[in-house]
Amino acid sequence: MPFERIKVAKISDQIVSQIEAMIVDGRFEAGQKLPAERELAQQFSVSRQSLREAIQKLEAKGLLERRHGGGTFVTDSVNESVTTPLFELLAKHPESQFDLLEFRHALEGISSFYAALRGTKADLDRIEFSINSIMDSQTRAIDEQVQSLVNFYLRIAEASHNVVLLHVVQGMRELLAENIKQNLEVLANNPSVVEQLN
Amino acid sequence: MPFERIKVAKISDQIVSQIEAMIVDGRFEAGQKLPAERELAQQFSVSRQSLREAIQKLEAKGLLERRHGGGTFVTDSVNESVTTPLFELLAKHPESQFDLLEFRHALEGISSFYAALRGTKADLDRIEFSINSIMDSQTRAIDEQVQSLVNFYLRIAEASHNVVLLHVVQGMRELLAENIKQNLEVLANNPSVVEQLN
DNA sequence: GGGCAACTTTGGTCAGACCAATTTACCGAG
DNA sequence: CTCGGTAAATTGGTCTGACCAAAGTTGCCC
Repeated sequence: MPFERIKVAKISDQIVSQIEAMIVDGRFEAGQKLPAERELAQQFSVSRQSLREAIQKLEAKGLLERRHGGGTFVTDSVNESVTTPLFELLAKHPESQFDLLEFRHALEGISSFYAALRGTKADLDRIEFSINSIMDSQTRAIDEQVQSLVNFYLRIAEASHNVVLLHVVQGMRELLAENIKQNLEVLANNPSVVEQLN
Repeated sequence: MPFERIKVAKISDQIVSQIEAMIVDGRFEAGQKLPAERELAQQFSVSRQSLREAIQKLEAKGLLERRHGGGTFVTDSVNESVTTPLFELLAKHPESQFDLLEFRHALEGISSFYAALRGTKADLDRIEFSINSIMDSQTRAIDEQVQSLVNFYLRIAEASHNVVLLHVVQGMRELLAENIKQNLEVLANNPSVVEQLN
């Protein structure tokens, strides 16, 4: 039974969260220069070293850039970050959920197209089964509905017989689930959801 | 014209490289405990602070784990996280390159659609610029051509003003570059490539 | 042998100093 | 006045040394 090791909250981690929030809600804009380390450290009432550690973590995440003698800046296009911090930000900040919804529909379109093109009988059976699951789950807890819908997505992606597509969908699974859940909560039991998905 | 800012090699970065190498070539095995910070710092002839900064970067990368009072350890599942699962898959099964190509075209379609829908003048200017880059690069080395094409993809994704879409494209950047390169090598200087991309 | 307490090890934080790259201010030459 | 360079201020990078806190180790006592 793998118990989760309890993690002691390091000072730098708390600072990281705060600065992250500041960037997200606009108190620090993209490209903007942050106060000097010494000053920031004083504002947060921590040592400069801890503050530096926090900045370094944010740099590792691709949110900040440091220039020796120049200063510390919010990365110009946070979008260009190579790693996955954006994914985290998306999960945390609902305003971009709409983009995700849009992307979801686009992915769904591609998947459906190729599924129709190459899907086997077995594929279609599985898809039909998952549709039934969706129907059944409509009277149940919302989490089950979400699960059914996510499965439906995966089935279609599988049926497309495109491994890249499948992996992308799988990789976004968590994100999808969260997004679907939110939308479901809004739309409640509106049957048009199902139709739209079909 | 965006010149690449020269980056000064920080001490911690050099340490990071060395420790990384040690992990890769087996001098530090997975799960193994590293020497104490004070000792390691002495071995590398740097201050403990710089050594700590290096360790922290490696921790951010997921290669090391620190436990207050316990020690520093090489992450158990290093081997799993070294490569993206998708990357591994493609490396093992070259036949799926075709899937990637297909997915590429699909993504491109979505991006173009939203770019046309929401792209600003500035976006279009950037896209045009990158198209010119592609033209220019056709007489140059294949790597430059690839770079131009990848940039073109990114520009379009940016113009779509959908952060999710952009991030997915970003995340697949390496993959795209490799795939494009292979296709270019096959198609050589065939002008139809450009047309197809347009 | 089991349990508790002290002692040691080891990562976490703080403080202050100095170095090095960058930016800014300023001043003289043309 | 503009251009060029130098001096000064700013700001990130590194070092030293100290102390705190968590985890591991030892060893005594029952």
